[in-house]
Amino acid sequence: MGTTQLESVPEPKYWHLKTVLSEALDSEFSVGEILPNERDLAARFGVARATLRQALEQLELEGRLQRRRGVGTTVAPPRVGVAVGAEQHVWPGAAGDTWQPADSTLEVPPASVAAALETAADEPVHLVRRSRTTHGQPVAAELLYVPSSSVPDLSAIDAPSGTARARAVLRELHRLRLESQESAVELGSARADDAKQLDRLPGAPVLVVTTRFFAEGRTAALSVATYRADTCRLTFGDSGGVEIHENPARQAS
Amino acid sequence: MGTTQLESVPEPKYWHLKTVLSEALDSEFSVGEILPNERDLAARFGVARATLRQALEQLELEGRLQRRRGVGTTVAPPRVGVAVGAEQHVWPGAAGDTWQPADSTLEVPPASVAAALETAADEPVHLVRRSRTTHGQPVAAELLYVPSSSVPDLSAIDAPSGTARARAVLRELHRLRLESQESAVELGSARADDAKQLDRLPGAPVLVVTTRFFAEGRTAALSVATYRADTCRLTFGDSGGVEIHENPARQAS
DNA sequence: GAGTGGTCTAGACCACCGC
DNA sequence: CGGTGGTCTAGACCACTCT
Repeated sequence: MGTTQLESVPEPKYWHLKTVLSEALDSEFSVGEILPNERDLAARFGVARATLRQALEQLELEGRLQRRRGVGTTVAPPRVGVAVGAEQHVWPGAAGDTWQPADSTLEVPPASVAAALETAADEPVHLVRRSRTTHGQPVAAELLYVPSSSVPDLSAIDAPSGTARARAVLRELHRLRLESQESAVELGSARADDAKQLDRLPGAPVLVVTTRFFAEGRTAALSVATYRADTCRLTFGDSGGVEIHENPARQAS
Repeated sequence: MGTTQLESVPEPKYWHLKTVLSEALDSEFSVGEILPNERDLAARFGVARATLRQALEQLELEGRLQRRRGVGTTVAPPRVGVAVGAEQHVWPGAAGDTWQPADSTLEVPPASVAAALETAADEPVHLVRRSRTTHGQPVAAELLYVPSSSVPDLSAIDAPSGTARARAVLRELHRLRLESQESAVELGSARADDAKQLDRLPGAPVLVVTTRFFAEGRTAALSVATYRADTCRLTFGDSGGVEIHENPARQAS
């Protein structure tokens, strides 16, 4: 009689909890609604708070929940689609793009960036900082590295930093003919400064989009953009506008 | 003398730990090397094991470490770049793609998929399962949904499932002229079945790539591909081959 | 069986927000 | 100030892999 049930895999509590909560979110809560606090929820499900938190963390990772210290846990709206790799290649800052230039300075880039730009490891390059917002919420922070060789006539601007300088660098960059671009997406965790810009805690999961811009047969600029992974769905291709409303990461098992 | 140090932000222990470990990985360890076990490491740094694990989790999320139950923690190789949105649009399964068809059945898709395909909610569609490997490691699992209307002449195949059926569906699909495609990338967590295919635990972070294939003025197929977020860097654009070797998510703050 | 990472507990204190 | 989520502890047991 020992063979009636194999039950080979006892599902972890937090996994089961996540499923239960997920279904409750679908049926009993609406977007923006606040959940009971963690201590109450843990008590209600008869688990330790740490276990409950493990389930909440997963749901937040999937974009179902939003948690804010001192405030509470709320039901998150569906992820917003942000166009990243438009079919038509365009320089950063060209008419119609959704980035806001913030600042620009001359910096010695990290070694990995210098390698991609094919500049010497200690050679300073222009660093343009930009941010991107959708529906009033910050969704991305970008570092755009532009070697001096890509903007040779920048000397007219002698401001060491500032928004005007950022615009000037972009304007000069546009004089080059953009031949192609290529992007890569990977998972990362927010650095302290990015986290502040994105209104998240350091270490929050982010999607890092690295884009190389090619002109005149070489890498003319390199962009490292950090998107909030919890709220964003990055769209590539012909049109970023068409939406698949339900979160595919939430499909039933 | 109280004002000498503001020290307004006491950095969390796990965050500091992560930084220390990260530097140690750069300077004192090489790829594939195994780290001391968690209990020893925790003792060495004078923290609880849970705190140490929080740091390790972040490093694993960033692709720096690989942990396997019963085995240990090893230094991960750099993320492998996998081409996802090639410039040239191609049907799934066309010559030269890197996917391995595994199976195909007729299934009623999730509501979100039915909506994207513009089929009735209860109408079964062809579901092709494929997997993708690089350097011998599984990196992605895909569900490809193909409505019957896209492959009207499939009746020659009457096998209810199997690899041969998967190939037949793809072959019929190729008779349509692919007009365009669009993709979206978002963060998700591995469902139980995907996790098994990807050799990870359920809930592991994954990059979900949803691609719509357009032909004859409508959505002719929908692909939902689940990539391991720890080991993959998804490349879009002209050439997936050019590499930026250092992980940009790891740049110093 | 020994050793690893994965799960779970029941507490404690801290940082932040809004009242 | 009270309430929230974020961090941290010191244990325990479980699931898995390797020998």
